[in-house]
Amino acid sequence: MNIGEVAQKSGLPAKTIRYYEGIGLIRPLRDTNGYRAFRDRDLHKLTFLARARALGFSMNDCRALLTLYEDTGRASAHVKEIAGAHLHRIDEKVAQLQSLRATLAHLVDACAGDDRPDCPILEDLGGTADQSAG
Amino acid sequence: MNIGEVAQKSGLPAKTIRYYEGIGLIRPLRDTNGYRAFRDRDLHKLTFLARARALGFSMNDCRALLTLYEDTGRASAHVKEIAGAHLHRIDEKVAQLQSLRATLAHLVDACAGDDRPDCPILEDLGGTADQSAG
DNA sequence: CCTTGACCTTCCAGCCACGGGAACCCTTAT
DNA sequence: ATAAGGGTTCCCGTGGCTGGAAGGTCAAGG
Repeated sequence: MNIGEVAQKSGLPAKTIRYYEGIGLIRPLRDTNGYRAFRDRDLHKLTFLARARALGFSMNDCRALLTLYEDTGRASAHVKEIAGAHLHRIDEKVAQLQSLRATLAHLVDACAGDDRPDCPILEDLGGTADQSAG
Repeated sequence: MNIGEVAQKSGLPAKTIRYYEGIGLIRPLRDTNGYRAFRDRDLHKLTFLARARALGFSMNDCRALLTLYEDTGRASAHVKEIAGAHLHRIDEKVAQLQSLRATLAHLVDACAGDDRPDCPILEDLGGTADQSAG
């Protein structure tokens, strides 16, 4: 398989596949003409990576997961630890975003949104209502 | 005021303040010795930027908001539009993260997390249970 | 044989919003 | 004179790609 076919099947752009080879995640063979020659195994790994990335795992996590994926003697605890840590980070991110959202929603709600200059949003960002820029 | 004092008062690292000057968000004066000389106005703008960034606004949004902040003849509708769009993006991001979270939580929950190799997480990422790498 | 066009190759630059660190200058205190 | 603690510019690195230039390869058509 050439890179185009693998790109289509894995859903990853060819550029990304080359990048993944560059950072050592896959090692496709080479044809005599210099073209990359992907085996099924490479395609599986790329598909794996595409899904892991879609779940938001970092490249570091992906690398670790891929190693575990290929190690049939792995302990599932190791996998679960990585995924659990990622889950935790997602929870933190969601909490942070929701906190932001609450503040922002409050401000947006308080803003008239008309042609007058008075704006609680800018007042809040500026610190106090008095120092309205200079 | 020198950059250190402004950094402390605004809560922004000196590096970030120099960067903001570099991209044209502030224009501090210069002392004869080459040091940046910040006025109150600069400090207000930096504080404004720090809060806007803390609310997750992009630098583009910050630039626009800062312009509005300094334009005493602005229409609050313009501010509200920017903030509303940002709120919308946050909502989208939260929804996406929660969707990810649900998938991931399901997988983590299904994984025994012991010393055996069987792992629903890897099986899901790999596509099917049969092609357990090669 | 030549061309066209789609495919492939490598390499370099850029993205965002900074952070680290080098190499150097200015000020103040001793 | 020196040391500490400011400040300055400049360049590189981050993550995870993406775009583009410049060129090699292959299959089809005239």
